[in-house]
Amino acid sequence: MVSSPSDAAPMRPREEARFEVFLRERKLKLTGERMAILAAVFQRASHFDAESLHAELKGAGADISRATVYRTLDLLVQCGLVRKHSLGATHASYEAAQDEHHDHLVCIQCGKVLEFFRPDLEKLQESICRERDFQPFHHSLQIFGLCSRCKGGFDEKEIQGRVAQLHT
Amino acid sequence: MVSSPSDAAPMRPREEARFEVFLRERKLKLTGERMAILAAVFQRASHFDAESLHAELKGAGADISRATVYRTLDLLVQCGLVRKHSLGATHASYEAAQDEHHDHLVCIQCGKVLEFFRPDLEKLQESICRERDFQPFHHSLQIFGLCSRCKGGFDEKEIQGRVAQLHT
DNA sequence: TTTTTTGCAAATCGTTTGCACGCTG
DNA sequence: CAGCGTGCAAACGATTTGCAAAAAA
Repeated sequence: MVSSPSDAAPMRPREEARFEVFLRERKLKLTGERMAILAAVFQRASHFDAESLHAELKGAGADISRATVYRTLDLLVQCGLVRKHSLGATHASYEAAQDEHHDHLVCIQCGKVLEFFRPDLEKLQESICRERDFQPFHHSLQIFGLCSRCKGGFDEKEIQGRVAQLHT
Repeated sequence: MVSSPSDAAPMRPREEARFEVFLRERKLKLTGERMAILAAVFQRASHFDAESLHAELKGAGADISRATVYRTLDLLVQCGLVRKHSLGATHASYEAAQDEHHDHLVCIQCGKVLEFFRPDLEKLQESICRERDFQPFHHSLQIFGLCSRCKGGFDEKEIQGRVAQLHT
C-alpha cells in the first residue's frame, strides 16, 4: 500500500465518503492505492489520461502500477465520481465529475477542450428518444474544429484529412 | 490485383467516378483492389467494421489483405464516400455515405443502430459554436440506451456498469 | 483467516508499418 | 520504367489479464 488510509487528512471528504459507500456495498476493499488515486483525480484541473495520472502518482512518490490505475479509474467511473470520454483520441480521457454533465468542443489544432451545457439541446435529445421509443442512458456529443485562437490559415483539404483520422 | 478494372460493369458509376477523380487529383493509382473495396462497401446495408468487410471480400474470392482494406477505407473516408464512427465500441464502424449526415441511437443490448437527423439540433450546435467563436468541421453524437425491443427488465446498476465500459 | 487487491509481465486486439515484389500510368 | 500499391509479418499502443505475493476485513 501507499500510506495508511487514516494518516492523511481527507482532501475531499464528500467524494471519499461516496467512494467508501460504493466499495462497501459491493464488498470491495478500501485500500491506500484507491484513495490515493481518488485524491489525485480530484486535484487535477480537467481532462487527463490514465498514463499521465500514473506518471503523476509515480512522481509524487506513490508507487502504484498502471494496472491499478486503470482498475481504479474503472471503479470510479462506475461509482459516478469520474467520467470517461474519447474526445477523438486513441486513448480515453477522464475527468472528475465535479460539476454536472456537459458536452465538448475539441480543437483539433491545439487540443483545447471547451465544455458546454445547453438544456435545450438535452431536451431535444430526449424528444428524439421518445419519438423512437428509445430509452437513453448516456450520450456523447463532441464537436471537432478550431478554437478562436487556432482558426484561420488552414487548408480545407488538410483539415478533412485530419478529421478523417479522428476516433469518432 | 483482383480483376481488371475494366472487365466488370460499374455498379456505382457515380461513386466510382468520384473516387477516380479523387485518386487522380493526388496522383494515386486506380487499382482492382481499390475498386473491389468500393463496390463491396456500397453493397453493404449499413454499419460494418473492417474485419467483416475483409471477411466478405475473402468469401467473394477477392484475395485482398487486411492492410489494403484499412488503407483503402481510409482513402474513402478522406474522399468523403465513407464515414467512420466509433459507436461506443473498441473498433471503428464504417458506413457508405449514401444519404446525408445523421447521428445515431445505439442499443447497448442488441447493438442495433438507429439513425436520425434533426435540423434543429444541427442549428443549435452551430449556434453554440458561434457563441464560443469555434469553427466546427465535424461532430459526433451518439445516444446509448435500449431500443424498444430491448427495454424493460434491466437493473439500473447493471446498465451503469455497461455504460461505463463504452468507448465514448 | 478468508477474501480481495496488487504488481508484474505477458497477452490482447484493432490497427499501422517496413519491406521486397508486383502493377499502373 | 518510374512510381505507387500490395501482401506479409512484425510492430504498435492502449488496455486487460493470469498469477503469486501482500493487504484488508
